[in-house]
Amino acid sequence: MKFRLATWNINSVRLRLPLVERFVRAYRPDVLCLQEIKCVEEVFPLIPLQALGFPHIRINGQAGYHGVATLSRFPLEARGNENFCGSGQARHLAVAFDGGRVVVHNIYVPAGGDIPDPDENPKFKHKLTYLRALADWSACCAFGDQDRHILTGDFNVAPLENDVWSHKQLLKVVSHTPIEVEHLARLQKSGNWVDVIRRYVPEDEKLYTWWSYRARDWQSSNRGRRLDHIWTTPALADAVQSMLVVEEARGWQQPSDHVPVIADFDLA
DNA sequence: ATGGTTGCCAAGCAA
Repeated sequence: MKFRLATWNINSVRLRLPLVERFVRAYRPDVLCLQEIKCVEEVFPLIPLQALGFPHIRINGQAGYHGVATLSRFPLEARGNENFCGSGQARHLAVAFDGGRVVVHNIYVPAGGDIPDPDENPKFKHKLTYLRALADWSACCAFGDQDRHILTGDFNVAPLENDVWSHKQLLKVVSHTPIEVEHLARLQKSGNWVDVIRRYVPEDEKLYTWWSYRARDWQSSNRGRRLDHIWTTPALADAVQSMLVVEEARGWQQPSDHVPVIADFDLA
């Protein structure tokens, strides 16, 4: 079985429905994980997205903030929404397809506010707590050699030096602080997760999936960060055939500040 | 060092 999986922090699915349509027509993902849909299920644009070729859609929505949805051409089985660390925010959605043989966890890790100090900034504390809860959950899953899980979404952490435009200048900027990177590393170890995107771009090369709205010209300043990730359990890692970071989407009309990230799988 | 933009929903918060 072959499938193309994409993840995209859409920053309001209702506002950017035309961009989702444009992306899907051009890149034809089979499974699309959206984050920051910023709406409840009742007002999610279900009909147009089904018409776009995704009859199977699961939503974990919230009014105004956060929220994730997973769209699929294949039938999906619900696998629950974890309420990591009990915040009550809609940040996780698990589904399975291929008769339950592939599980996709769509996550939106808290951004963490501006001050990188958990004692001063409750949002940063929440981010660290959330990442610890994810690691505990992942360790608890105790994935076996044959378990095919994908952990994808907006992790809001750029772990490697070349996942940001300037490692030195971002050491105290939330998303690239050593403590967040440590927390993400612990999560990665807890499930033996493989960062499949970085397999295609050497660690000494820059790779970004997000560019701030605040730059006058995102392209020329190119101060990006790699915040969006596709991780798999080892059983799936070698099934990945290629990947793509759809940088052009940052230049589309009224864009999200994140761009889609794609991985192509072939289950031999 | 600072301020820069965007979306929700109609003021200020979250990112």
